[in-house]
This record gives sequence, structure tokens and C-alpha cells, in this order.
Amino acid sequence: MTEDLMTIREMCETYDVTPRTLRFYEAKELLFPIREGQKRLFTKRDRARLKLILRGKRFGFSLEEIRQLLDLYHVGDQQMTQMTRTIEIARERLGDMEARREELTQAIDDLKEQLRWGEKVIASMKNEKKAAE
Amino acid sequence: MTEDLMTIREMCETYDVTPRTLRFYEAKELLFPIREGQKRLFTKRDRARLKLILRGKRFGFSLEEIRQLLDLYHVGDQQMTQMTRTIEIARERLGDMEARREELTQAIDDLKEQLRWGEKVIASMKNEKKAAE
DNA sequence: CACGACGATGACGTTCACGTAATGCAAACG
DNA sequence: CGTTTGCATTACGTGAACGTCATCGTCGTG
Repeated sequence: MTEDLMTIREMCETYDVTPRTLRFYEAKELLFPIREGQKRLFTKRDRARLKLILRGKRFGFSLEEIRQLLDLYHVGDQQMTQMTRTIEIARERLGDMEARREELTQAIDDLKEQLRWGEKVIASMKNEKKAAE
Repeated sequence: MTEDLMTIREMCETYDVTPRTLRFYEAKELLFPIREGQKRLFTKRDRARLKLILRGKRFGFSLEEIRQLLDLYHVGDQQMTQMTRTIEIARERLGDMEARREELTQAIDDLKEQLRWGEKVIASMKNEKKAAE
């Protein structure tokens, strides 16, 4: 079962990444698996972080940017000395992401329009063909 | 004025990129500036494409993926031999992008919730301080 | 006409995000 | 008990996306 701890292999199969990737993320301080002897054991927290990492990557964030975002998501783990500052940063990020979504919506609408145009062309091609018969 | 043709320098200032980048995009067949002697002159079409390139990059698309998307946006420039196939690809892309937006919306909501939690903590900290006075 | 600004063309360098051996240890298995 | 299996570390390699440097051609201007 998932006793809250997963080996590197289990992680790889679950999230479709290579061992190299997980070790690399640890080296970059994005993940913090515990050690049983030499072996890495990944916790629930590591899995949550990995999901966010993979999501971040799909939106073109660099690993360094993702690391900073992860810190925002896990402030609860630490003292909240600079909580206020953290919240400021989070607000900025939120603004960025909402702007991004706007842009994405625009791109989607553009592509949709392009598609409609393309379908119109196809339709007219069919008509021509029919007329030629 | 903008006589529909811009030099490499004007392009750089307008879109905040380096000459190297524009030449690189040309080498990768993302842009097709015309030549006056040796010098490149960028057309309206190049500018439209560049905008899409920069937008694509902000969403983590590779230049190769962007090149394929650009072809979708500019099918009109060419013969439409494989128009039907092109439309299929466009539909897939559209699906991807809509899924992406869904995911982004989820990420935004997560961050918002995190923010509300943070603000609550801040508030309770203020209360504690007041109670201690 | 010398000269500096602008642009072109190589060619090599760099950063990021891993891939890919080569080698070693340690538990598990036949 | 030897061997396979799983994971570890170390180190060098790689593709993408440019940066940087050297060198060269060509205008326009004082």
C-alpha cells in the first residue's frame, strides 16, 4: 500500500518521471525525501510538491521560479516571520497568473476563429468539387 | 513612420528582443524577413508571427511547437493541400490549450485559497498582539 | 575620405534540464 | 554463496535557445 512513503521507483511510475529527474529536483532543493540508510523515501509532502512542479513546468516556469512558488505553498511548514512579505509576493504571482489566463483565453479564441475559417474553406472546396462533377 | 517594413533595430526596440534572437528565429524558419541588399526588412506578417512566438513562449511551448502553430495561423499563405489534416491538428491543439486553461484556473484558485489562509493567520497574529498589550 | 554607426555572417560559449554511462553497495533470491 | 535487482554517487554528454566575440561590408556625415 501507500504507507505514506514511496520509493523512487514507485514515484517514477506514479508521476511518469525518471529517477534522474527526482534526484535532480532534490539537488535543486525542490524535494526533500527522507533517507532510510542510503535509499530515498518520498513523503506525502514530496508528492504534493512534485505535482506542483510538473504543473509549473507545463506553464513554462523555470525550476527556480517553481521553487519560489513552492515556498509560497508551504509557508505553513515554517515560521511565519516574514508572512506579510510572503503574502505580497503571492499577490503579485496571482496577478501574473490571472493575466496569463487572460492571454491564454485570447489565444484560444484566436485559434477557434482560425478553425472556423479553415472549416469554411473546406466547405467551399467541397462545393467546388461537387460543381465540377 | 511604419512603412510596413521595419529594420532589425526597430523590431528589437518594439518587441524587446535582441538582433540575435530575430536572426535565430529566421534560421529556424519562424520568420521570413525580406532582403534589401544584405539587410533584413521585417514585414507586417513577421510582426504578427513574432507576437505569436513570444506569446507561445510565455506558455512554455518550444520553438518547434510554435512553428507548427504558426503554420496553422498562416495556412492562407500557402496552398491548402492538406487542409483537412491541418484542421485536425488545430483541433488537438485547441483541446490542449483549453485543458491548460482549466489547469491554470485550478492553480489560481489554489493560490487564492492559500492567500486567504495567510491573511487569516496574519489577522490572528494581530489579535494575539493586541491581547498581549 | 576617414570614420563611426548599423547590419551581416560565422563560430564558439553558456545556461537549463535533464540523459547516460561507469562504478559501487546492499538486500533478496535461486 | 554467487548473482541478480534496486538504488546510490560521480561525472561526462546533450539539445534547446540564445549570448558573445571577431571580422567584414556599407552607408551617411563631418
